Amino acid sequence: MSRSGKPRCTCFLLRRLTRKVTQAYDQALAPAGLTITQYSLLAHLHRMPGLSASALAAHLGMDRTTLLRTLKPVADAGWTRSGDGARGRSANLALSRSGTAKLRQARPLWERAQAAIESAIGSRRVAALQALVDESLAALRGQAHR
Amino acid sequence: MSRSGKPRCTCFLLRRLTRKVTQAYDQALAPAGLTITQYSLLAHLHRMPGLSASALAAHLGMDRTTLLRTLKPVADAGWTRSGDGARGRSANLALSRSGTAKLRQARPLWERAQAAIESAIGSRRVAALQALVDESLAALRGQAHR
DNA sequence: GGCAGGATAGTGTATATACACATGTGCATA
DNA sequence: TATGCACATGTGTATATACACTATCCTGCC
Repeated sequence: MSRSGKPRCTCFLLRRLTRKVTQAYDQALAPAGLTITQYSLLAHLHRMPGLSASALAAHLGMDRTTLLRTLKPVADAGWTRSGDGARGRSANLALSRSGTAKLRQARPLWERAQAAIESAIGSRRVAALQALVDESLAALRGQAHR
Repeated sequence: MSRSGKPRCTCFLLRRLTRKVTQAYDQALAPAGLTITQYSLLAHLHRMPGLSASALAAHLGMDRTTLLRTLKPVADAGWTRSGDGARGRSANLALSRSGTAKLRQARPLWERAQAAIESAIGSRRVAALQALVDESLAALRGQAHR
């Protein structure tokens, strides 16, 4: 509506909210020495071990090289096991023993962050937001892959 | 399925979508040599000139120091005029002549990106998404400012 | 066996993001 | 005047993000 109302930048709005939400999660996870990106990485490695870097990146909707850089501090901390891998070729990524422990340690913190967001924004709205975000991503993925 | 269906991480979902959307805008703006962050900066400086760095950062929902770093390439390109400023004190930020020109040059590219997103996701959903994102941010801001 | 081509993996560089820390500046009050 | 607090500004460091480019490796074909 308000055809004069100057359309607003969807990207800017999304980025602004994402910044705030990321800060909340990062602060909640700080006691475990993790960021939400790293926590997500550990959680995905736990749920689907054995993927190659490329496959995992695709799943996370992340550039492959971004995943590599993001993985670095996690691997440096010893939380991953670089499968055997066919030498250089697609090393099957998985959690190490200490990675699993770290994930278990951090999970309550993550749950607290989730709860805090739900409480602040409202469960209904969070659910609606998640659904819309899902649909939007699916639409973008269906679109040209240029 | 799965009785508790494992709640999904709102932060991860948001970040994943934001990455994709940002890529789309950045690619659209590339011919002008701008990122969407820089374009947003120029647009806000155009619409509300004279703010201090802190005030602008608050408005953008961005950490003050992040704004400083983000501003650097924009200022280096000569697109800003650092007001007179009371010496060190809150320099009033504004667009330079070439900054205004750059913004005018980039605007059609931004409009194309907006249109592409609307077309891919659907106008209705984009509107709903913007509304939810707005409400969520307002809720988070109303919340504790710790 | 050797080579061409496609897929996979890694690096260089630049921006985006924020926390911790340091610096500076001006006013109010003792 | 001194001084100390409130607020504004700048830097160091670390992660997050992606594009362009490079390197490596496997496989199919000759």
